Parts: sequence; C-alpha cells; structure tokens
Amino acid sequence: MSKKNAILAAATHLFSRNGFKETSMSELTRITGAAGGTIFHHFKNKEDLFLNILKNVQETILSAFREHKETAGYKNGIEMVEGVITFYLDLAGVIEDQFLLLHRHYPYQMAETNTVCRSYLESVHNGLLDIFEEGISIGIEDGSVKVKSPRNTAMVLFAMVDGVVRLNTYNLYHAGSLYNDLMASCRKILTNE
Amino acid sequence: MSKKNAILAAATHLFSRNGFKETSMSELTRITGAAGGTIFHHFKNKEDLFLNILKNVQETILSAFREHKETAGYKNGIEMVEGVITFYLDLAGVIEDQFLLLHRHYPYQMAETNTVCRSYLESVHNGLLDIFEEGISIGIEDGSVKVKSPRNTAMVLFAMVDGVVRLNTYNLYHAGSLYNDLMASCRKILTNE
DNA sequence: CAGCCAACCGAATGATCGGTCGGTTTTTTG
DNA sequence: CAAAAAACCGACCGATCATTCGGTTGGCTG
Repeated sequence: MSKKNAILAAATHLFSRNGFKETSMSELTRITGAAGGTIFHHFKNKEDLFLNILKNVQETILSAFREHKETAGYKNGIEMVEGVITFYLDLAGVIEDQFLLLHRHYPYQMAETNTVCRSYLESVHNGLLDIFEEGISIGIEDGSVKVKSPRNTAMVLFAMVDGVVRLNTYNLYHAGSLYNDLMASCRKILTNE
Repeated sequence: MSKKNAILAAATHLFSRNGFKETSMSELTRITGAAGGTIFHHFKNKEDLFLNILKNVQETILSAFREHKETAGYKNGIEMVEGVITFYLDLAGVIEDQFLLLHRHYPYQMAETNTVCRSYLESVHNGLLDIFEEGISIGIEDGSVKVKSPRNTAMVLFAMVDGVVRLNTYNLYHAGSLYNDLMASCRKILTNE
C-alpha cells in the first residue's frame, strides 16, 4: 500500500504541475523510489494511473463540498451561494494540485474518447453546478435571490469564480486581491432586478 | 514562404488541439509535406516554432480588437463593454485555435522560465484588460457604469467571459445558450449600486 | 513449516522523439 | 547568365519513452 500511495501522490503532483505527456514514468520511479515494474503492477498503464488520480480528485472535491454543506448551516439562499464560493476559493488554495489538474486541457481531451474520464469530469462539474444551483433556488424561494434561470446563473457564476481561480494560478497578474470585487459582483448578479 | 506558412498553420492547429509535447515534428512533416530538415531550417527548434505561433496569436487577437474598437463607434461606456464582450465571444468562435492555445496550461508554464513567452502572454492579457477597463472608465465618466475599481472589475468581467468561452470548448455542457444570462450578469455588475 | 500470492524489483525492448547534416533544388541578385 | 543565397530534402543519430518479463521478497494462511 505504501508504494502505491506514494506513486499516486507523486503522479498527482507531476501530472498537475507538468502535464500528462510531460511526466515520464522514469521520473516517477526516481521520486517515489519504486521500480518501473512496481508502477505497472499497480496500474495497467499510464492512462490507468491518470484515471485513478482523476477519480481521487473527483471524490476529494465533491466530498469536501458535501461536508461543507452539512456543517456550514446557512440561513438563506444568498448566504449559501456566497459561502460556497468562498469555500471554493479556499479549497482551490488548499488542494492546488487537484484544481490545477482540472484546469489543464488534457483531461477534457481524453474525455472525448474515454467515457470513464468523461464521467469523472461530468461528475465534478455537474456536482459543483448542482450546489451553486441549489443555493440559488433556495434564495429564490426565501426572497434573497432574484434571477431568471437558476441553472444558467449557476453556470455563469461558476465560470466567473473558476475563471478567477485559473487566472490566479497563472501569476500573470495578482488576482489575490480580487476577492472583494468578486464577491460584490456575485451579490449584484444574484440580487438586483 | 509557402512551406513556412504551411508549417505555421499546421503547427498552430496541432499545438492548440493536441498540445505541445503531444505534437511531434514527424506529424508536422506528414501534414505539411515539408521535410524534417525544412522545419528546422525555418525555426531554430520546437520551442522557437511555438513562440512564433504565440506571437501570431497575440498580434492577431490584439489587432482584431484594435480594428473593432475603431469601427464600432459606441456612444457610451456600458455599450462599449458589452460590445467588446460580444466581440470576444464571436472572435473565440472564429479563431478557435488561437483561443484554445491560450486556454492550455503549457504556455503559462513555459512563461515561468521563458521571458519572451511571458511577454507575449502578458501583452495579450494586459491588452484585453485595458480594453475592458477603458470601457468601464468611460462608463463611469458618462454615468452609464457604477463600480468602485475599474481595473478589478475588468479582471472579474474578463474571468467570467473567458471562463464561459473555456467551458464552452470542453463540451461537457452546452454553454452556447448562455449568452443572454452572461450579458445580463455583466449589466448587473456594471450598473447597480 | 509449506505453500501461496501480492508487492516489488530492474534490466531489457522496440518505438518514437527532437534535432543534425551534407547535399540538391529553387530563387534572388548583380 | 553566373553566382550567391535561401529553401528544401531525407537519411541518420543518440536519447528517452512506455511497457514487459523473469525473478525475488515478505507476510499471511492452513
């Protein structure tokens, strides 16, 4: 179990930081201390290793949000949406590698031909959108949110928040000081008119 | 010139669609009909070829916006911002490859060590942000826009619009029908409060 | 203790990679 | 038209790649 987890951990980091093709099995053996044969004993091939990691990413992120939703206890819809967004920004900093992997193009390209990969990605994105949408719908009922389409608004909000996270990882400009403006924009989208 | 342009065109497509490492020079020779030596006659190495393409992307996108700004003729700030966003969405569909290249992780990774690459990326992003910010600032002066920080608002808006474009290219969900909600969200961010 | 199986090893393999080089063809120039 | 320059060719190179395989180890079971 030890070597297998070491391989998973190192591969998660390397795939996220450097990409799939750019990560070599020999680099993996060097870092983990595991022999080449050991990796292929635990994982059918490189793609299988990648899928195992993607599965971990999906489970980690979704269960983090599931736990957050249970413990947070928001009193109305807009508070929930804002809390979820704040949690999203925090989480993206805590488990950077997992989010970085989802910001790479490779998984989505692989999803075009690999149904397992596609199901993991759909699960993550739909799961996150569901949480956004749930907060919006609750907000519409309790009057704290006023929008036309909850699902579409959830998608726009997600695109905005995820876009900020992504631009933040490319440190072209320091988007860290963007939190207040981001939350203000969210509130405007959710409340006015 | 003919072969050189063929190489540039094919490489733009392959680097965008498949990535840098995933694109082989032999694939490039097969598609263009150019011999291996010919590619390295025109470009010092694979990275140099990539940088030439990135330079083209930067020039193409920025000049497209420059021309758009000259011919559009908006009467106030908010109309300009909305027009620019609409143009951004259109352009992302017209020159898909160029935008896809900027949505890949590889260029930003290369920018960490390559100053030329970094300058191209900074030029594109800063140029686009400048246009967004200009519209916002004009809007503040003419009263059509009400926000605190023009630059930060420009960054949030850009993250949102670019996020939608990116999620659209991964066809996990059909974000094409998001236009109206996206523009409504923009208007809310720019006008209320 | 015997037998078994999963974990682990590392040398070997064939394919493919980016890049080189000496030579030929085409274009430009004086 | 001659000669220089630029474009182009394709065989070749060493390095690296993902993957294989025969064999060793170590812990569990009966």
